[in-house]
Amino acid sequence: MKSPAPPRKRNPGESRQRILDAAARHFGEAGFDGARVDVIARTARINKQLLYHYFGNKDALFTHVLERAYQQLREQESALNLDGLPADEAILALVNFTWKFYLSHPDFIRLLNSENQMQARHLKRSRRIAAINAQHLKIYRSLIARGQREKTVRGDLDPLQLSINIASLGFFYLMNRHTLSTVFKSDLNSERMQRKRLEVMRDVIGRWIRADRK
Amino acid sequence: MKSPAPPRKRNPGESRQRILDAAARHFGEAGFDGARVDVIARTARINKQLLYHYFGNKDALFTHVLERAYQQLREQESALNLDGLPADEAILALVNFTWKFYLSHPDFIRLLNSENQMQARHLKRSRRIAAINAQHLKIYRSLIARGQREKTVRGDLDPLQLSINIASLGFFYLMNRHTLSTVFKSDLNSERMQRKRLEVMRDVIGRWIRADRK
DNA sequence: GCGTATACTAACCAACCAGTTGGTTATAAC
DNA sequence: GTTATAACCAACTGGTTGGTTAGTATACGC
Repeated sequence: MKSPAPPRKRNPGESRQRILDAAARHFGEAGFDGARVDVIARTARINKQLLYHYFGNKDALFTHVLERAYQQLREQESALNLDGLPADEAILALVNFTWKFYLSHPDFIRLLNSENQMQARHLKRSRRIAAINAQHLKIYRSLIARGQREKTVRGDLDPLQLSINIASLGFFYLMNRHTLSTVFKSDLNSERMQRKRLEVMRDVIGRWIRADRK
Repeated sequence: MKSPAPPRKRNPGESRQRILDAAARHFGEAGFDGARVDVIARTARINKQLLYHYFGNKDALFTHVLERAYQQLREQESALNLDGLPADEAILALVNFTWKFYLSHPDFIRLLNSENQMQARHLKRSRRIAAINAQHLKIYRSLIARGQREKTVRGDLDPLQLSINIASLGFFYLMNRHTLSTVFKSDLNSERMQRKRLEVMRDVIGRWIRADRK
């Protein structure tokens, strides 16, 4: 005979946090449509209704998870101190940072992937997402400008395209490593291949941004 | 009062084809988990059981759709006649081809995306997928070798990394255009931005593969 | 013109799943 | 202590969904 669960100590902050953590993991693993609200509630060790109490519905929960993931990325990016580096090296440091962030937050790329499959229908309704990402392009823009003053970065770089290039070279590799490894019969996930990938990315970006020699 | 549907003329080839077409569209739109077998059957204007008759289950149908999509890509790629071009230009022609293929087959990238969210569980069981992709790296490898003989391509290029770079710069941009457009408040889908993206990709790859001047 | 493989269909089913109902109990403010 | 608020829960619901059952119709070989 199972005795009823003892009444739990109340801790609203922690319960909310546990729901968001469990949701990030499960949404990341299964995608929005594949994820089950019951699984999230069970993993978070709270009742399903508490989840609905805090977040309203599955879509709103997903939106929260996405916003929090972006926030973590942009906060860490903004905390980088790149002022001590020459601008061209600082841009390569952003390549490293982006790669490391993807590697250490596997849910992030999977969450974004699911959101894009749904044509960003959650982000489009988010009122916080613009503010969260406000600093990102400014960082890139000012590094490009400084690099031009320092004569190490070419004059016609578009910060948006630079940001997309850096993101895409790492994001695609990690997100698609399962199909790529299968199709080309090589384990892209190995330590060795991951190190090699970072070198290739630095090389590609480095050659692209460098000022042409006279 | 609805009269019963008149018995349909038999046409096994066409029915199969209609199921695959409808499945490619719907799986592409909704992803594997978001897609509904009933919707595919209705769109293909056949009975659901006919779909099960031909393909067994939802997973097997998805596998067929994926294999067919890869096959289309690789067949068109192999049909490209690049022998008339200098090797460095031929590689840039592959950049153009890949981009154009993604643009004209929007389901392809979405299908692959869904498959990667599921960690390639369908492709991993496919017995046809290796054969379908067999020529791809050979094309890249031989172009690199020829470029080295022609002294226009650097000596240390890895065909796998080159292929991944070309794929990622276009794939990521198109697959993530919804979140990117939202986050950075600019319409990446516009004709102008698409043209610009292709130019950037050609520039990035071009500078990366070029032999260093003495 | 008969037998059989296969193209094709309608109706059904059990499991699943997002969200709800209808509460109880801890906490804090007064 | 009384009361308001919010944390927390078990059990339920109704629509959905992948897959099945039990068959009829057609084409084709012989």
